[in-house]
Amino acid sequence: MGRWEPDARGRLMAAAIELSLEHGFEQTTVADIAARAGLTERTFYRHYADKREVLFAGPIDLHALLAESIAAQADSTSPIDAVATALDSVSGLMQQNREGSRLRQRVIDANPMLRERELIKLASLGAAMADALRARGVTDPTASLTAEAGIAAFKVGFETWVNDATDAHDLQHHVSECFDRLKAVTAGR
Amino acid sequence: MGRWEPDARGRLMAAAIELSLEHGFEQTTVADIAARAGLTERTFYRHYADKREVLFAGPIDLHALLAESIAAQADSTSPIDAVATALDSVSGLMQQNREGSRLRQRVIDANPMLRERELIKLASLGAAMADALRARGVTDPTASLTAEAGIAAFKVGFETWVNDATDAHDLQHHVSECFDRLKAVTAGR
DNA sequence: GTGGTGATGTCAGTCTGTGACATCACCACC
DNA sequence: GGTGGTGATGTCACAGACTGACATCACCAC
Repeated sequence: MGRWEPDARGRLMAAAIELSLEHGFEQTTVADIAARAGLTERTFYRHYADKREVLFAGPIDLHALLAESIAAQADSTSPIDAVATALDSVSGLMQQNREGSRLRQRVIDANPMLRERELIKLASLGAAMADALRARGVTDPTASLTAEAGIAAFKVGFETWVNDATDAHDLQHHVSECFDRLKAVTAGR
Repeated sequence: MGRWEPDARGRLMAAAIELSLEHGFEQTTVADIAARAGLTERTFYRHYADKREVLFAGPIDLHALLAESIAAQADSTSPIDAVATALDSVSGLMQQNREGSRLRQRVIDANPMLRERELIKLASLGAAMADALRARGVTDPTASLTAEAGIAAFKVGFETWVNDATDAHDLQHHVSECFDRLKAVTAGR
């Protein structure tokens, strides 16, 4: 793997996951990751802003996807349904790589610093959805609350999905079920 | 401020907030903070696990407070109401220091790393509430979703509270209002 | 084949965080 | 009033995360 092999970013990400699964994320140094990818530490930081980011920078822009999905829906659609639909399309993309998600999640769950990064990524997606809702005239705090509620449903649904050893249902099903439960819960049931 | 002045922790926290307001959190080094508190960098790390923690380690154990509040409520109380009541008591404590909260929040909002830490602290409080709900027989994913929904309401309510220049309402009012909005939102309104 | 361009390498440096050990103030006990 | 224990603090050395400045390399257009 020489200096000019293609897809340096992808190699770095793969190396980071491999090494973290083997020895843990903390025990893996950036120099280790770069070396396995055939690169140097300095080059790692040209591709990723910091060590944790290598596990979170996916190929698709979920912010844009969510924003466009919400913007595209009929004006008559309620905010919560718009959010549910947007997250459903994201779920559709994610579940194409269930095993990859499981490996990645195993690394993240084992490290508090990575959990922090995961939470701010989710919060950032929530902020994008809240913006999209405001753009269609939903006022605050309703816009923020709807987005946050959606993120909560997605988070819990995703967790159930990666931990479900039976593979009985897909991510969309789990998230959709969480939306239903959330509606029941806030109704006092 | 010599070596054995009392309340080293409090001095470090005050120094951190002061310096962060003056020059920004990033620009402030741990050595700077320790020096203003009349201590050394090494001693800072004996009181706080890392640089960010100095802004988040409060004197009261909110986890225990939330757990006890939820456990103390009547069995007939619905999960969402139990969570709302628990967060109401936390709000009661917080609003005794509105100006302090505003200064602290100004520092946090200006720094993404601090926002990360804030989110994991909130998530941790949510996990404590979910545990308390499970202890009273609420099953998953309802327990997790209820706790997450409560955190969402608290988060948005808190934000409104610190940014409300009129001081017209207290934190409890804002959070309670967010719970009501949340119920309306998930009902499709 | 020449020059420009973007990706990579090299090097030096700051800051965060930690282990090991020394020092200091205070307190209990004789 | 000395003496030893205890906990908080200081000192030192060091690994690892990041960054700025500059050099080098592969490739492509002309």
